[in-house]
Amino acid sequence: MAQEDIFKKLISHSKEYGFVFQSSELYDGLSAVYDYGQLGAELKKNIKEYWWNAMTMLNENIVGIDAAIFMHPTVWKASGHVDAFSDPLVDNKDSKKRYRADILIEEFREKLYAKIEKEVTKAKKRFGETFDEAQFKATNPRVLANQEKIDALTKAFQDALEASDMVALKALIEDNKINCPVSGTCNWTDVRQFNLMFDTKLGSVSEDASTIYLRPETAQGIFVNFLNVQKSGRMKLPFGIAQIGKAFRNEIVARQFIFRMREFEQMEMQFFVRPGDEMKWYEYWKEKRLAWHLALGLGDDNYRFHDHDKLAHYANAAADIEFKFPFGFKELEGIHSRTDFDLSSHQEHSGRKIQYFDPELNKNYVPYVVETSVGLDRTFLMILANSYTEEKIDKGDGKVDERVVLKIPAAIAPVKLAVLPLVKKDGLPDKAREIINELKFDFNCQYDEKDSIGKRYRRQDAIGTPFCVTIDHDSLEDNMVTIRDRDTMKQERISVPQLREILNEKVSMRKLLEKI
RNA sequence: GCGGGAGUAGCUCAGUUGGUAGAGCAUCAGCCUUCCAAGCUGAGGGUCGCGAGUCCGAGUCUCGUCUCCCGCUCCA
Repeated sequence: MAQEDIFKKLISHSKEYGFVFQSSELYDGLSAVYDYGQLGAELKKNIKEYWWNAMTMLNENIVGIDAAIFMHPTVWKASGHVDAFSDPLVDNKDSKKRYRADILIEEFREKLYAKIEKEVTKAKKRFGETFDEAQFKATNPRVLANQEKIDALTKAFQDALEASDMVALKALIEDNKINCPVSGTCNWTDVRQFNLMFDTKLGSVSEDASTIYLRPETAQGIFVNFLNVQKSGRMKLPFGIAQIGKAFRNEIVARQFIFRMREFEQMEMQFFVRPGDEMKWYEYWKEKRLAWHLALGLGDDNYRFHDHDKLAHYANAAADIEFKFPFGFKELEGIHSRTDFDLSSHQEHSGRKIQYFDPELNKNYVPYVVETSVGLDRTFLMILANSYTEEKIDKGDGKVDERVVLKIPAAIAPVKLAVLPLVKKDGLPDKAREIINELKFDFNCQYDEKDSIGKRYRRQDAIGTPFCVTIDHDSLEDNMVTIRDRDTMKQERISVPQLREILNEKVSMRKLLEKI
């Protein structure tokens, strides 16, 4: 079956069984916003726990925080988001292509420069040795005309950008007859400002209210708390600060189910190191993070690294861990060497010293940072997409049956155990309840007595419950139950005390953590 | 924002030349008691996305509008 079909089925399966719902579906939904349902919330919680424990419990030099979504507006100036996260966009009405207005103008300016260079090259050829480039540029009428054009354009361009004057930007495009590379026409829509950050007002009285942003990434909450954590926790380099939290981006296009949402959750760790050591730690965390993913057992071939050639303004090395989603290999996690960009920038903007005294080197410096940042929702989608399986079962009498199973790694499955009385009388339900009451403190259990046993197995398969136990009449006598494995469908007769041992063994998160 | 597709029960869909909504599955109750779904009986559930228009009469025709999905532009 085509991957796209699987993806569609996965989406409706998620809805049907209560993993993911469209936000505000009652009101026709809200684009690129989703809610997690009763099982989705459990799965998500388990993923978070796996990550959080892998970071904070397994590493004594990593601690976790939970910073607020609202932050001081200057944080986003310091981080570069105010400048870099807002784009003026314009559409060509003929080709239907969309462009960044500022880039169109930049490219046009490059062309003007190229014209000047062409004149210079031509002149060089003509005059040979005696050519004086500066003299030529200062006197040649064609060069001067172009230079004048460039100067005027540059000034108008800068003014327009500073004032966020979209009308002026459009005028620049039209006045200079900048054409669409595809259609070749100058038939443009108005230039509109797209800011990737959501803003809101802090303070209820409008005159006193100031504009603040919903954080577009969680990292800054860690950076601004660097000194707090380092000092109060007596942390010594190298050490890390981990955080799980929501971030918000007003994406122009946000699609592919929960892969790209406007409101999403990140699991992020910033690791602070001595300058010069960053590449060592960058490599270390690349491997560690991959190991975390591989431990889930979703197939080693489904992962790959993608090293960035073009680096963001803050980074000196960056790689993605990509996963083979139903729509292709896509970014799941980023590992970035962020240098001292963020801490230095906050130092500048706040006017406070953000440094670490290194007793070994006997000096103060701004630490370098290696970041690991994984999308929680993407991890969720990865697990769901990888778990979704349609199986054919040979019933023996020539008939073929089909079942849909979510082969979610047992340790993070939303429901760990279903307890099913074979019939709903003769005291079997009571026995089932008794078992649940004993196990429910440690495991998420579900009780079901409706319909035939086979149907109940299928329902548990569909939500990824790793184990079912069935209570029959003998169970009342010998305290034995039948345990059934989700993946193999094999059944085994065990005693109730054994049940707890098996669950402890098979469903424990420790199994995963030990592999990292 | 542009282009294309779609919107009828929880889900999948049917609905004739316009005559006030149906099926299967699911849900619930009861019966049956069965170790890998689809036994029997009954019940609940829909302003046909929303709003106008044409018509005696609109799920169906016309217009508008909203939302979702796909493609394009963007992506730290």
